[in-house]
Amino acid sequence: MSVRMEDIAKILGVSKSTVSRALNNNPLVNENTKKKVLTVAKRLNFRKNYLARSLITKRTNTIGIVLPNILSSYTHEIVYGVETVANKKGYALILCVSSDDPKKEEKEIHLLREKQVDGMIIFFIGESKHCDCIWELKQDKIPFVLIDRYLKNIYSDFVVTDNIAGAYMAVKHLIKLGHKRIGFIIEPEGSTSILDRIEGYKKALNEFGIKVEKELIKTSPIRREANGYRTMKEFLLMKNPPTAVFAVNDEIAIGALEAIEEQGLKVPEDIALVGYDNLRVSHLLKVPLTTVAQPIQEMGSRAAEILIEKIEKNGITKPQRIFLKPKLIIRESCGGGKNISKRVKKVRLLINT
Amino acid sequence: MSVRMEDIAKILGVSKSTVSRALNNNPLVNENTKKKVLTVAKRLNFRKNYLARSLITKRTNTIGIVLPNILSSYTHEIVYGVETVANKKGYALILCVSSDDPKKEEKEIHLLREKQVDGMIIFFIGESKHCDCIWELKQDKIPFVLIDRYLKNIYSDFVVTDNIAGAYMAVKHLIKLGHKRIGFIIEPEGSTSILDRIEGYKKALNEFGIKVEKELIKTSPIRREANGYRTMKEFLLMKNPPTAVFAVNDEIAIGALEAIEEQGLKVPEDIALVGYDNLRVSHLLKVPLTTVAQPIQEMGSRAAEILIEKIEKNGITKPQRIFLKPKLIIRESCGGGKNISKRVKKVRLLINT
DNA sequence: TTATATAATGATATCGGTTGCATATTAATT
DNA sequence: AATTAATATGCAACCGATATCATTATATAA
Repeated sequence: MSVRMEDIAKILGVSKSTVSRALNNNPLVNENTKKKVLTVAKRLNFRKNYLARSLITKRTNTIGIVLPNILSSYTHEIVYGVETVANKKGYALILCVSSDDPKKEEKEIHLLREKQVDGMIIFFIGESKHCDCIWELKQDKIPFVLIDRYLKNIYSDFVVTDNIAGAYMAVKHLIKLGHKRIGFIIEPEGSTSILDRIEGYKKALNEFGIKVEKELIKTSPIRREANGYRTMKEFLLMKNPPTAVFAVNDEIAIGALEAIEEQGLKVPEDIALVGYDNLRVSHLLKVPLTTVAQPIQEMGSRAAEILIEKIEKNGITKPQRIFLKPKLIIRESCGGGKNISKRVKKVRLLINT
Repeated sequence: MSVRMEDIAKILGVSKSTVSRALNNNPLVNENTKKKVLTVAKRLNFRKNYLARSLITKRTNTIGIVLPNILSSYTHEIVYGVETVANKKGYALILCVSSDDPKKEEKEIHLLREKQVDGMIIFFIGESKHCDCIWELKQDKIPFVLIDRYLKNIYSDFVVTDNIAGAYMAVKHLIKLGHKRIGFIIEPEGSTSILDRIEGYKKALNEFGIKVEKELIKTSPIRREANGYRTMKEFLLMKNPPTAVFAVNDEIAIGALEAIEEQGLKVPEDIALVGYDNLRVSHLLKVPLTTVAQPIQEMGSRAAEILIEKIEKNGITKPQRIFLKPKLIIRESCGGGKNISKRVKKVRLLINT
C-alpha cells in the first residue's frame, strides 16, 4: 500500500540498508546516492514508518500524560506546559484521561506502556496504598514524573507546588486582616495537595494562637464547578459563622461567592473569601478573587523537562523532588479588614431573618 | 529487557503462536493452556508491545488531533469532545499543536502519518491554496476530518458550525434593538469561519436595508486574549462611532469591553456588545456577555465519531459535511435598546473631551 | 478398522525498518 | 606492485508481535 524503503531501493537498484542510511543522514552513504534516494523519496511522497523504526530502536519519541480530567483549566494549563516542552524537545504527546477513576487510571498507564512511550507524566489520583502500577513503572525502569501530588511511600521524581506554604500564606493574610474564625472548604480526597493545604491552614492558625475548630473545616462533596455553593450555605447557617472563608480551590470559591451573594451578603464587606489556583477566570469575577497562584504551567513544563532528561540519560538521574513556590494574589475579596466585629453582627442578623 | 511472548512460551514449553492466541482470546486455544498462559503473563507482569502488533495489523488504535493552539478554551473544549469519544471507542489520542504556523502544522500532520495513526482530526489553519498535505491525506486514503473550518476546494469530511447563521443571528438581534451603525471586529485570517461570519453580518444588514460600511469592519491584529482592546479604542475615536459592536469572538469582546470601560463608557447603556463563542468566562464578566454559542464540544465529539466510523469502515463512507447550529445567548451586554439616538450623543460628548 | 472431521499446536513468513559484519571498490602509502 | 586504509554498499539477522499453512492428536462417522 504505502511506499516502503524497499520500494525506493528497488527503483534505484540499491539495498534497503542504503536507503535507510540515506534517509537517516548516515555519513556512510555517498553524497550522490543520498541525493538520489532523497529525490525518489520525495517524488513518491515517502513517509517513514515509525512503528518499525521504534520497534528496533526502542524509542518512540513519545511521552504520555495521565490526567484525572481535561475540562478544568487547571489540568488544561498543565497540558499546555507539558506540550510546549515536549514539542520543543521533539516528543509527541499522548493524552490520557482517567476521569477521576483509579481503575481507569491504571488502565491508561498500562496502555501507555503497551504503546511503548518513552516516559510518562502522571497526575496520580489513585490511593497511595494502591499504586501497584506506579511501583511497576519504577521496577521496570520506565521513566515517569508525578505531578501536582506526590506519593509519600514511593521515592520518585515529582513536581508539585508547596501547598503547605500556599495555604499558610492565604490564612495568614486573613489573620492579619483581623479574622479569627476562618472557615475552610476542602474536598474529600486524601491527596497530598489537600492534606498539605490543611497542614498549612493549621500552621497559620497555630502560629497566631488561634484554636483549630473542626466545625470550621467542611468538606465539599464532588469536584465540579461551583460546588462550594452548598458548603458555603452550610457555613452561613451556623450559629456562629466564620468571618472569612478559605476555599481549597477557586472553583469552590466561585460557588461560595454565589452562595454568599444569594444570601444577600457581600464579599468582602460581610465575609472575606480566599481561593486557591488563580484560575484565569478569577480576576474577572464580579468580586475579583484573592487567591493563591500556583505556577501550573511551570509545573507542567518542569515535569516534562525532568522526564525528558531522565529519558535521554537512560534513567540514571536520581529522583528530583520539586516543590514550586506559590504566590498570594491579593485582589478585592478580602477587603481592608476593618470592623470585623460589626460585620459579624450584621451577618447574624441577616441570617436569622 | 522486557517480557516477551516468547519468554512466556519458553517457560510453558509452547510456541509463541499459542501464547499470542491465548492472550488475544483466540478460540483456537485450549482453555487449559490459555489459563496457564494468562497466569504466567500475570506473574511476569507481561505487557504486549503494540508497536510490533500494529506493524502487522496496520492498526494503532490511535488518532491524532492537530490544533493551532491549546491555551484557548475553544480548542480546549474541542479536545474534550474528541477525547471523550475517542476514549469510549478505545482510541488513544495524540495531541499536536501547530502554534498558528502553517509549516509546523504540515510537520505535525506528517509526524502523525509516520506514527501511523489510524486517522486525524485537523483544525487546519494553513491557507486553502497551500494544503498539499491535506491533499496527500486524501490521495493516500488516510481518514481525516476537518474541524471548525473547511476547505472550499477539497471535498472532505468536516464538522463546523454554521457561521453565517450565527453572525446573522447576532447582527439581527442588534438591528432589532434599534442599532443601525454596527461595528464588526474581525481577525486577519482567510478562514471560512471568519469569512462566513462576515457573510452573515452582511446578510443581516442587507436584509434590513442597512448599507455595509467598510470603516465599520475593523481587523484586530493578533489572536490573543483581550486583543479587541486596541481595535475598540479605534472605534471609539471615530467621528461617528458605532452604537453597537459585534466581536468575531468572545476574547475580542472581552478586550473591547475593557476599552469601553476605560473610556468611561458603559455597556450596554452607551454601547451594545455581542461576542461569539460563549466561552465559559463570558457569563462571569462584570457585564455578562451576549454572545453566539457554538456547540464546541459537540463539534469535537461529532468529528471523532465520524472519523472513527470512517476508520472502522475502511474509509468507504462518503464525506460528511456537518454544519452544527449555533445559538444566540442573550445576556446583558446589549441592554433593552431604547433611546439609541440619545446615547449616541452622549458617547460623542464623552469622547471629544 | 479405516476414513474423516475437529481441535490444538507449531513452524515459518511477514510487517518495515535498523544494524553489525562481510565484501567490494577506490585511494593512499610504502 | 603490494599492502593498507578509507569509503560505499549489500547481506542477513533482528525487533516482537500476527497470521497462514502444515501437522499432530483426538473424536466421530462410516
